[in-house]
Amino acid sequence: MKPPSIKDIAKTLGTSIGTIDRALHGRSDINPATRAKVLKKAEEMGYRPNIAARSLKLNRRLRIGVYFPREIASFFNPLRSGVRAAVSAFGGIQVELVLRTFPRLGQGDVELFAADIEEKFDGILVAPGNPDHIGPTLKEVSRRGIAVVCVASDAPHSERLASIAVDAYVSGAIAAELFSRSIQKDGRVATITGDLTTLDHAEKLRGFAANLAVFAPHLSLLPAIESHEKPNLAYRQAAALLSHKPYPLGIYISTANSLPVLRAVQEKGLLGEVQLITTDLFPELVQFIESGRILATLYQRPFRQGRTALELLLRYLLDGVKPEPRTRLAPHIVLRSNLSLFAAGISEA
Amino acid sequence: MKPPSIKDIAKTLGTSIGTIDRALHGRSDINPATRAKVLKKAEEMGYRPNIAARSLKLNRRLRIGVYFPREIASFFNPLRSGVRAAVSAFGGIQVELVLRTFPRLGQGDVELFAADIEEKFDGILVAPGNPDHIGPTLKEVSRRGIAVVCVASDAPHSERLASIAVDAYVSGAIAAELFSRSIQKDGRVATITGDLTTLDHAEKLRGFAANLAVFAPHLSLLPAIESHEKPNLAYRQAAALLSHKPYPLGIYISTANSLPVLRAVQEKGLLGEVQLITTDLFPELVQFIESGRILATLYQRPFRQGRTALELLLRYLLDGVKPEPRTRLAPHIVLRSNLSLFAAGISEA
DNA sequence: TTGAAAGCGGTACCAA
DNA sequence: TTGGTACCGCTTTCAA
Repeated sequence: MKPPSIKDIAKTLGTSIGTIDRALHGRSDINPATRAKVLKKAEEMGYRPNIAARSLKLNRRLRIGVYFPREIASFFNPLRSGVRAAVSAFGGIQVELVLRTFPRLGQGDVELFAADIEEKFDGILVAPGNPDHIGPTLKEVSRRGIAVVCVASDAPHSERLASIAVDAYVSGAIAAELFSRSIQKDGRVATITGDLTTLDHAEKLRGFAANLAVFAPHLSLLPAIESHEKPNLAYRQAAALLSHKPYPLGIYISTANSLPVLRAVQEKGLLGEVQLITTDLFPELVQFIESGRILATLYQRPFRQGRTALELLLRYLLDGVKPEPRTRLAPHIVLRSNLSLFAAGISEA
Repeated sequence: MKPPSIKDIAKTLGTSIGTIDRALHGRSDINPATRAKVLKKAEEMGYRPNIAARSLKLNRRLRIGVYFPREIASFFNPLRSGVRAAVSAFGGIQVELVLRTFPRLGQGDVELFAADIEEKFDGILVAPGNPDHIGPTLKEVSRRGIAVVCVASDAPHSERLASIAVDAYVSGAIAAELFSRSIQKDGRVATITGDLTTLDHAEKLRGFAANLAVFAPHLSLLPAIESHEKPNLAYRQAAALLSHKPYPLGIYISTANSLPVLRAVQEKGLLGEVQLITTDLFPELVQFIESGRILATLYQRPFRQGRTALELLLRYLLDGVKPEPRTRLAPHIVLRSNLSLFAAGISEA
């Protein structure tokens, strides 16, 4: 059976489709009695609007600005792929993505927004670094009526519509719980992060520290090391950390920028000695996990983050559905035993 | 700028839209020269077909049969929710879901298909039990031209279009790796499953056994126990398992039907003594994980399984995109530290 | 307050 | 082999 259209309702009521439309959309200039009658009949006939017809008629198109850093590519490239995937899965509407790239998280982002001040976007996705720096800009953008969605980290108090990220606090907590199970000896553990002004990084540290105290009272925590996402700096800091005994028993690297640290550990001959938990997944990491020299990596699912972020944004722009202010994804805990399920997907990114 | 339509192409070429349509779709009755000219111009103008217009005109509707068991409800209800979510996210097309329910996995399914033999479905989703029993039926359905997608388990050699499930082998492997980290003493571990004729259950056991041998040579594996998804049977078997020493040091429960086993462990006063790894997540399990009496649960993400399965099926039916024959999702490893991210979602199911 | 009709961008059919 | 046109269901405008 064919589902009923407004025409069918109009016919059975002996009225015109214009009236049906006015009733269904609560427009003005309609007799309340007619309105009620129409609504009742529509309900009765089980009327569902035809989305295809509506979007054909309205024929809206959306311009979305996407502001992500270039580095770290193994994370932000699949994030972009996820955004594109969401666009093509979204049938019926014309979405124009305008991709903007700045050097690294929290660096050059404000300037890029300043240059784009005249752009007429319907919404933007942004990976925010230091909320204190980019917050005012995002607030300004929001005030212009552009919907802002934060991805990968958050900028609260910036009037952004929503934020999508892995739950950073829980990520840190997982690292602590895994260490508590895998390190039996008393000793110290270290953490290397990107930048503590980035909310995501600060939260990971908070979760790690708090849960280490609970789950592993035998482990004490060294002061956090900030690599500022610079490979050379990360390498030197890690080398310094490992240059005098007692070595830390474990290192939690809470940014995807882990290779320089791994190199330092390797050069000191401590692979397998020091328990390592890393963040995210990229081809170079695979062999370390396969061979058991990395205990686990916390995969932040960049593809899904991008996809979810754009889905929320589009649903808001098209249907007016307000998203949850904070969507917190669960990181995947990637071990040796389940690595194969993730390793296949990461090259496509 | 407005994206070009076939009308625009027709205008610039001084031809009619009928010709454009013939060229773009490689239909017969068109001069190859005209065809080439049109394709070139379309490419040049950056033509993209308007999905909304197409689906309005074609106005197809699809009937999808959904064959899932009633038990275990904590798994199959969210699976159904995921299917429904995929339908409503799919704009533009009328999808009619016909939900069919049989008592439990592998029980009453064949009969239900037999009763529905005259149904005109475009595609079906099915949770297959024993492939030997349901396989021929699915083959018959496929031969009738109905696209069959298996969910939660698989029925190979049944000519089904695709299957979506958690990677069962890897699930077992994860359980083995977690035991290898958490059980230091030498001893025996047990596994309780549903039904080894169900491929998913057999694969979990295979992954568990194979990886236990590799990761934890100090642990030997007791013969697998099949509960056939019957709570009372599961309880009695678990009680018997725990009634004489030495107790197993760990039990891997590879079906969602874990509560009877937990009750048996509790009554023997062995909670906290015996390491437990369960499958899936439901409200009653939360307190056990929170308190550390369950080491981990392997969450099979039923909602996403349902959603993904229907998405693949619709994309095939509408756009002819052949899905991967096997989609293997990664189970989420739910520990105490990340439980909060999952516990929130499971009541909605 | 209501009715009538145009038109969004395709597809499909009939006529030329 | 090509052109012309009706129509899918909805929104919107203009007329009554």
